[in-house]
Amino acid sequence: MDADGIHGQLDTLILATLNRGEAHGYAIITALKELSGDRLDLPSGTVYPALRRLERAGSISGTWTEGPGRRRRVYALTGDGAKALEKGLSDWRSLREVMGAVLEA
Amino acid sequence: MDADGIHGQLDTLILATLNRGEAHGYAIITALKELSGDRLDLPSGTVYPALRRLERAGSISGTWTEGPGRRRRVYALTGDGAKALEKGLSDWRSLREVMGAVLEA
DNA sequence: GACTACATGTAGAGGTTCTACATATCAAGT
DNA sequence: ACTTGATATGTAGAACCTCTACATGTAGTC
Repeated sequence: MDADGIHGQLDTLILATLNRGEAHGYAIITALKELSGDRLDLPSGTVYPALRRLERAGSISGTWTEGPGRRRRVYALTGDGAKALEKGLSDWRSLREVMGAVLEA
Repeated sequence: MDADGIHGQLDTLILATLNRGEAHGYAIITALKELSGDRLDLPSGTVYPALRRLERAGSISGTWTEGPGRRRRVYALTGDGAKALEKGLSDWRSLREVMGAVLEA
């Protein structure tokens, strides 16, 4: 599946990934790729702006790594982010139910 | 669920509704509302532009009713529309699989 | 006569995701 | 030393979807 099939579920996917532990952007991209069995390959131009948006919204908090090595911005789920994840999961379940009801009617 | 949870599935929902038989815009809105058990209540400002878009794309064909009574534009699924519906269903299944894989990992 | 349901539509705003580009570090091979 | 590929982050501009709010008019009912 190319990236343009996630339609509004990107935030939930990112929050769910961070719920398993903090991670930096590139790691989130590779994690989603692996977790999805190579079906999700999100472009950086999609993920990085989403991370900034989620941070601005208070759902995740980012910190730059210190010391040598590649600079990374590591993100962690906040309390508000956990709530946002719950809402995202709930919305996803609703969508699944509605789609099921209409498609299998 | 309010309308802003359908995220890119609107076309598939409309095409699936028309796959059960031709219908005009307002009827599609009420059909989706009933089929979903009142969970979907799409605003006209969302559905009518979507119908025009789908017609422009060749997925559905519309004709104005003749004679007295309220003017209605009745839409029917085209051959291309049936293909588009197939693709929409396939995309939806992919999304469900990817979401399942990531969320239940 | 007023109100509700039916019926279609436009305008403008807001948001998400895309493609393409830009930059830089590190490891491995040659 | 040089090149290549993987790692890592980010911006710019375009395209697209859905929303809210508004606008218009018909048909039926009380």
